[in-house]
Amino acid sequence: MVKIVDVAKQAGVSTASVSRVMSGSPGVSDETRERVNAAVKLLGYRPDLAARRLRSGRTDTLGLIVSDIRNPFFTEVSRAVEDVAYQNGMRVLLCNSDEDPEKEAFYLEMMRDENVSGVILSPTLSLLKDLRPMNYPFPLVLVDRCERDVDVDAVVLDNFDAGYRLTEHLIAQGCRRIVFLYGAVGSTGPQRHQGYLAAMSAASLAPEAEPITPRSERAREMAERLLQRDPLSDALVASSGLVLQGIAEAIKAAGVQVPSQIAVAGFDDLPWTRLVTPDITVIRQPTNEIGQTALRLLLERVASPDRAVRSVVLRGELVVRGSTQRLIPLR
Amino acid sequence: MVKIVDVAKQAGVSTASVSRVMSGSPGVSDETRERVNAAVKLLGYRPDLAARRLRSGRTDTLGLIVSDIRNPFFTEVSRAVEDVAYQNGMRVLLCNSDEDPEKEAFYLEMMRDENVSGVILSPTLSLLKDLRPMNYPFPLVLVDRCERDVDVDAVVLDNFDAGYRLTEHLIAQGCRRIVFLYGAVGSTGPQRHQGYLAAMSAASLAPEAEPITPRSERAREMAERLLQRDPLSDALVASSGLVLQGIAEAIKAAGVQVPSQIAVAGFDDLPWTRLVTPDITVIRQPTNEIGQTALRLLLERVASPDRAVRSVVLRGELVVRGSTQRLIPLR
DNA sequence: ATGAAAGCGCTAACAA
DNA sequence: TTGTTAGCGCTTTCAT
Repeated sequence: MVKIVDVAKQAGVSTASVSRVMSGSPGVSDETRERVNAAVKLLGYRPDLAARRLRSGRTDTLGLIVSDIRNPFFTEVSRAVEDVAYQNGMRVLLCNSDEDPEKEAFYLEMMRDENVSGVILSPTLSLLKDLRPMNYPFPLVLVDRCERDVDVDAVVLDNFDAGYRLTEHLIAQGCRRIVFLYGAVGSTGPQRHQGYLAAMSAASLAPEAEPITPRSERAREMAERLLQRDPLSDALVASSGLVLQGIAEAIKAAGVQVPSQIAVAGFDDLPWTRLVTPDITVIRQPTNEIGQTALRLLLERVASPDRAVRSVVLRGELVVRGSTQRLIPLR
Repeated sequence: MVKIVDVAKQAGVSTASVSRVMSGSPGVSDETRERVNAAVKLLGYRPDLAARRLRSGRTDTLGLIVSDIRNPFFTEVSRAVEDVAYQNGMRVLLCNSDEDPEKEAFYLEMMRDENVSGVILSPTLSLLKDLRPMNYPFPLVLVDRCERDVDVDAVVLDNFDAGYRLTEHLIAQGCRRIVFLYGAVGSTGPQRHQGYLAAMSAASLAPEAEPITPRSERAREMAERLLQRDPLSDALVASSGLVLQGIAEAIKAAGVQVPSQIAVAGFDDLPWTRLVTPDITVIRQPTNEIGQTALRLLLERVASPDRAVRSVVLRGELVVRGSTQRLIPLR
């Protein structure tokens, strides 16, 4: 293995100069730089990262902890994070907490051991409840989930607004009895629920919401029960892609017609929402922007640790499709 | 920061003993072990990974390079890999090559720099063509894509068999003019195509296959063209989930009835294949097993570098659904 | 602008 | 079984 002394010898300079060239530090003459670069190329030298990390205390590695990478929302976000990270010469350690506070704690501990430069985290509700950023030896950026009073960098969707506008749209389509199925674990479901409540209240309609464990199976069971009612509600609204999937399964199994018998809408513009018939109205989240912004916040925090806490709130996009087209609006 | 000498002092033993206890090495008396553990707990000692890695040459880190984590197949596989990896005290660096040989080369180089214990790789076809495992300073395990003559550990689907059985099923349903749309980039599409050809040949049917760039947009365009034919073919078969998605989009846009006017089948048991009407017949890949097996192969290779090369071939499962139910078989 | 040299915190070879 | 100690390869301070 070729090491820094070999390069120094070959170039006829000291190891210090080689180190300076390799890390792009200033204070090197052009001539020295060229000699070093030539030697590096000639010998095929690559710095030993472990040694560099031990000595410098920097790792250029960051952690990304999400509940489950199989959730399409997190798939997209993590892809965005990784792209930007590698472009900036950083590595990413990806972890799945499965909404389990113990796993989450384990991974956060691991991040400490790894001495990462920072962590992008989608916290469990349990952790979010009393998150103390100062308890961690690295900068933290929250994604997707955040409470107003937590003093930490974050990038989230305007969940209240999204829930409000989705509900408002259904009301404009003539729906009155709108049932909101929302994941009660996490902070996004309840926040979207609040938006729903506000929109219903603004239209003087009676809200009817069903909190569930945010898994498609539970959503399906709940939706099946709701679809047995007589008369049917006017609309079913899901607080997430997973819940929406459960609703879609139940509707297919029950053979209920959409939107003539019941309207359907939800969150997350997943490919399948365009493939089913009718296609489904959703709030699209700017997943790419969320991931990129989170990483940018983190890098900025690393650069200036004492900067004011910043939280970025992004707006969802209402994508109107067939599942909410009521041709004859009720009154 | 508390380090190993602090623990040694506190426990009244040498740093060597502490090191042995921390890494679970043998040759430590129970009493010493207990004293050390007590000191560790008391002081909250955590070994410095950078130092350990520099000194030991081990990183307990592995690389996972796939084309795109957003491809649901790779999402599942990588989740499986990560779970097993963390259970075994290893970290995972995930990279997306986007089927770009340059990116792939960049990440492989990065893996060398990171001194990873091994890499799980879904290679671009370009790399697969002349892959020399001995060119890499770490063990390599291929997933999803492999050619018979490459001398490297691998875990793949029996693609020929899967293509054969899917085609066979369609023939049994009375289909005669079966068009196979396959991704010509990579090795899986062509292998599945071979299975298709064999099944058609065995039934004395004329094959008709369309190689395309494996993106849903291209598949959609091709399918749209095929759906304008008069008379329509009997069936459209996709060589992957992405291609199948394009076909589904085209069919929806064209308003063609499935399966009465044309049958449809493909690969990858994605959630949406069950949500559309009719639900779609597919070959399900054992994604979990693929990921777990790949990691196991890698760990075994790390343990015994000179073991014989092993390639694990897993069988796909034919999941018959509505899109291939021809009630009145043709003759 | 350059070089000499002191470690970063740990592991493992060796000695006891 | 336990301890002593020499580095792993690099960065960075301090002199020059």
